Amino acid sequence: MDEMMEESRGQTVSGQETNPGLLDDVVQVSVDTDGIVVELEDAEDDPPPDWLEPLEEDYVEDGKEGMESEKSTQTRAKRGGWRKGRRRKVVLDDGWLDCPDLGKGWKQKVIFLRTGPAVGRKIMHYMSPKGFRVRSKKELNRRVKVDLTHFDFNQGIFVDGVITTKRGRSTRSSLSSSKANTLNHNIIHTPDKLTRTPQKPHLTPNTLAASVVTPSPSNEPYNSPPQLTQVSPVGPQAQLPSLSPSLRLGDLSPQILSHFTTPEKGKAALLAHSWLKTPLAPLSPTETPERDLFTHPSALTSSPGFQMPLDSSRVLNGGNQENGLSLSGCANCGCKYPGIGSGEELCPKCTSKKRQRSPHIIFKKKKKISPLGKKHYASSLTAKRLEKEKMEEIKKQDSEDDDGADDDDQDFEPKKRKRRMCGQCKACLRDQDCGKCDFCMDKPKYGGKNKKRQKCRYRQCQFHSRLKTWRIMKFKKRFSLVDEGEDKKADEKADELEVRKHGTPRRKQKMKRRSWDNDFTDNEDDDDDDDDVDDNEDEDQRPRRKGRRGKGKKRRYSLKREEDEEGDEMGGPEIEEDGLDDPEEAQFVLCDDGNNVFYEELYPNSYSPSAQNGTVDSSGQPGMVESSQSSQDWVCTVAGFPEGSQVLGSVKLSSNGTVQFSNVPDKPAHLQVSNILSSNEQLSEALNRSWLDLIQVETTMPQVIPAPQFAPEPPDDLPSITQIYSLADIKENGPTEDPGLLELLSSLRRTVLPAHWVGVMAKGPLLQLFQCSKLSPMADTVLQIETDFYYQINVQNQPLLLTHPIYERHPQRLTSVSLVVALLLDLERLAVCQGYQSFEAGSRQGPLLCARAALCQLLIPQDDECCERCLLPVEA
DNA sequence: GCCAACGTTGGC
DNA sequence: GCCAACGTTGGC
Repeated sequence: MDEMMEESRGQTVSGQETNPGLLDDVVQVSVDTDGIVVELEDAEDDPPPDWLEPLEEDYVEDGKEGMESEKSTQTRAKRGGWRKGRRRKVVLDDGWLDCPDLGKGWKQKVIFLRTGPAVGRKIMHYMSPKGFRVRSKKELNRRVKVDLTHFDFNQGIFVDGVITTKRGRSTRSSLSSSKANTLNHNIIHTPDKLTRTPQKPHLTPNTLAASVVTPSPSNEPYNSPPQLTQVSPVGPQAQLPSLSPSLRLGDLSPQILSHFTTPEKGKAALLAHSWLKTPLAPLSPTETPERDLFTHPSALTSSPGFQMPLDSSRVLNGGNQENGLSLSGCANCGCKYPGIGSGEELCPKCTSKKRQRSPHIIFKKKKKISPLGKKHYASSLTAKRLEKEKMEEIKKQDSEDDDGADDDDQDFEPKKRKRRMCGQCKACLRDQDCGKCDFCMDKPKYGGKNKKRQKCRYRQCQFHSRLKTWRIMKFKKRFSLVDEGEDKKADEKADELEVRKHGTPRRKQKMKRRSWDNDFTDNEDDDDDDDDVDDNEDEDQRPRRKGRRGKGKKRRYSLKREEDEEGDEMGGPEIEEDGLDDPEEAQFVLCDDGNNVFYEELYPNSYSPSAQNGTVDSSGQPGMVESSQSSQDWVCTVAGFPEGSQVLGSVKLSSNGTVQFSNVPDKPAHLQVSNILSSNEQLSEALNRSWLDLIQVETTMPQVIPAPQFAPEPPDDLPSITQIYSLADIKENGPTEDPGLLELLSSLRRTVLPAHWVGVMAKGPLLQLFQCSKLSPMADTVLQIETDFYYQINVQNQPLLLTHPIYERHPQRLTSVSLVVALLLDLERLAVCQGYQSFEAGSRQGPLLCARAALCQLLIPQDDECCERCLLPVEA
């Protein structure tokens, strides 16, 4: 990354080396020279200047650099000024030590990561004689004339043998912290830098001796500037620990402890305990490195790069024991703790605290999201039981953490980074970056600064990004928000319930849920809800919102379910296998574009039967309610089929793991259900991976109206936020596309439409909304909205005559979501005329076909079977 | 709670 | 080692 950032900077900054004394302008290290010290010392009130002091002056002083940073500066200004703490700048003259190995004038500086999972991890920065900061070996190679083959960049020394590579690291939850803590040990006595200094003339580079002794951090305190020594934990009684038996070795020389302990445990806290608990005192400038080097063995052993001679090491360790130095006491709080000496530097309480500082580990790796995004359980009961067990485990763990009764470090398991890819959606199948979205523009290969480091918008998995859409829609259902005027509000509200778009799953589940509760309830004792799996009991006690059924608590839990789903774990009794609230209960449509089979998630347009019957709640909005029907009855509608795709059918992911596959009318025979698995290995594999079976059901899916094909140019007004969402199914504006219709479509897609209605763009341009449920009386009805918002209704490919009364009940132009919805609601009150039946000659056993009168009204009151005009032929 | 920033992982 | 991008942090 360093190299990458260097390259990136190199592209945008020129002439930097011609400005001696200036720092690299875009050096934004999230570290500080004595970072861990500061953190542990709670020195926020008086932080070292190198990581609190912005380099704005650099921008001012150097025009080019200022230009380069103009955008970021503006961004900062827009967000309210410079951030404190995280993007700290480093001033030039702070903590830099000579590094003559690289040449005259070169300086080096050890930086410890102050935050993040790798807190305490050491990185080395170099400063060229001209003041150019170098943070990668690659860059260093370009700038020095010395052969760096045997130069250990991180240690800042020349070494013999192989230099450790990054491959050796392990996961962040275990080894990373281990490394960090190992470094923490070191910086107890080397708070600032590892360096070869002129004070040690006997050391020579490129030798083993040099590698062993030269960078010894035991020297560093003495070479450190005074401000660095101020944070030394070493009190007056022991600047650097002597071998005085009155001193507890555990307090003063964690390095020694490191000989007895595993590197994984308690390292950072080990550092903390001595430095935090000891009064600050300037390190005596009179102490010589040599003296301490030989009086404090831990200084030797702690030296990065220092390899203790075998016999010396033995002597040192043995010496500790012989001197009877106590190792007891928690490394952090100092309490007596019997585990010390056997690898337990921290008492359980401190261990728990430490663990709380590195969240999102527990239970992290368990869950797997199937390719189709379905979490499967043998049954919902099983799921509930499992989730309840999880929650109990969590509670138990919390309890243990609170009383510090147990050290359960073994619960930490390496968290496997997962792919945010379903592997099947259009976005996942796209192999080319658009090169124009904000994420692409951030990439170094497109000239970006590599700050966002995210995948191209058009390659963001649609399934994952649609989780948010699902949330918004659910929220709108709850609040009966239909009109686009409410969209933003709903989005904002839904965002509050949103899963983390990326990154950490929210951990404040109780808080979130409580907040949610407060939104809906008045005097609810929500603290007692945690264990309440069955919410039916108190459901009736909850205030119910108008226009929806009393399922508030279930929804709440479902929200948490999604949160947990996204976060991979931490289920609990709140989780319910409610297909409607579970994004992974969504229907999907398997599509085949000729090359790939992929799925498109279906947007569920939940609409209550009461609403379908025209009921409107007191707010004036249609009564959007959550369907209480089983998933078998839950029909979703289709949105945004890609150009050229062929809908193979809809896939319903029900709790029993089966799939409903509904044929598309007129689908080729070889794609019928009975043959589809054998004819499409990809589909078969996808279903197998998802533990799904293919079942034919009697459902009609609409023919896909191909969306207009446009060049994959991203919209100009791409958001600048890092929020992860997919643009893969967003059709960019084309020359023949109407912005107004697109906007209306966009609003419609953010709105919960009456059930089974879906809007798509078609050539014309034409915005089409069709009813895709055979169960609906409006089956095969299409509402077409043209460029100027004039509309036409087609029923079974026949235009509804303009003399139809429905046209009189609605304005000529559908210019808003509310107007569209009103029309759809009106349509839902009607039914399609069944026409009259024609029978085979001589037999009335089986109707051969249905026919309509020439002037069939097409849409009729639901109580009628056919229109008056179709009635006539039958009678005739 | 959002999200810019970036440390870090894991594939290659 | 490079690089894509996942996952985390902390200021706002």
